[in-house]
Amino acid sequence: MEKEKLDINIAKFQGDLLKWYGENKRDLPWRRERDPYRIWVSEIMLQQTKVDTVIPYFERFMSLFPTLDALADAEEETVLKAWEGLGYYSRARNLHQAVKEVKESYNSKVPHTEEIHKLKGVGPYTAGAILSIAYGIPAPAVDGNVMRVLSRIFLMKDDISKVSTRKKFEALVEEIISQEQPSDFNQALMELGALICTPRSPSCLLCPVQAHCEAREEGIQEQLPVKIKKTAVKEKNMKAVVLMDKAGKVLIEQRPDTGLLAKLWQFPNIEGASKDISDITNYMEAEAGLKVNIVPEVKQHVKHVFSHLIWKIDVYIGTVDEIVNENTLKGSSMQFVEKEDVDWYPFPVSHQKIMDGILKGDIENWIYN
DNA sequence: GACGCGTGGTC
DNA sequence: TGACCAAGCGT
Repeated sequence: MEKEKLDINIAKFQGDLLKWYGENKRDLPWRRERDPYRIWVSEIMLQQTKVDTVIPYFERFMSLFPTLDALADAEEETVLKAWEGLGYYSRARNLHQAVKEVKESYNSKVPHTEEIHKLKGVGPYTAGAILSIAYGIPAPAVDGNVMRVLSRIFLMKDDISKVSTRKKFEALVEEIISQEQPSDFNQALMELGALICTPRSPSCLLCPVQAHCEAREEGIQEQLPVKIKKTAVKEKNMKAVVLMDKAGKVLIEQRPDTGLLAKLWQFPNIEGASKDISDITNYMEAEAGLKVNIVPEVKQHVKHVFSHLIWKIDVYIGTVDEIVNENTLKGSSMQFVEKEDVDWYPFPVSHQKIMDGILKGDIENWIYN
């Protein structure tokens, strides 16, 4: 987009926006210093996640891993545990991998060149955010906020779920970004989107750049941005079982390395809707070499809604009566842990619900009476 | 380009 | 109360 075609006064727009930001920006933990590592962690956590949700996780994460080297040297399981409940767990695994890469290949200094794009989990937005916020480089950082704000100001009606649209906005930001204060400019656009130019019922009367806004002029700000809605989510019926051996240990299972909730832990479970539990019994013997006795009664029903999927889990309890095949158990992803130690493993929220419902109840009594 | 990938808050 | 949304990225 050519500067001459822009219908706004760039200098005035920048000035109005930056003045408002200077007076209204929130005091956030990652805004208190310029450590690129801290900026990086905050940006990963903030992906698709609200500020209020991130703050406690960020504080805890920084006390656990205060420096890039500290995170690089940590065990992946520890990192996942610190991420527990935050969702999109590949963010944690990719961040950890990328931080190790920076320690090994970049002398523990977060790159401030094109190299930054090579880091796992650092896409176009995050790269631009780190470059501008941590290093003061005038790079665009186009997220959902920025697209919403700019689609309204410039009356841009392209579907923002398309990559091509994001690229148009990046080109636009290249034109209007403050060369002197790129960090504040990018953050100001996002802050405006979060506080004033909200998805629904934007506070246009309080907006510092309403005079520049074409959508406001036409009264269609609530119709923007244009975003194609996704298809309906699918439901999956699951059966999970909390199994205890004679010593009172609980059986838990680690999920595969890839895919949904990768590497997190859970109670053994299979897909299926029937109330007949023989399939779980058979599964436990085939998969883990265990002879189990399951109480044929649903002890808890858990419904968990993901962004793209719904789990409806019938939860059972039972005992492990015999280890039929020790090698099968060792070769499986399952293991027995002390009841009190289950908390040390990273669990998705869906199975935390099972923990709260079953494991912290009077499970021994339920099983043995 | 389309889809998989979490969770909690809002109206 | 269900649908929508949030500082996106990898495949």
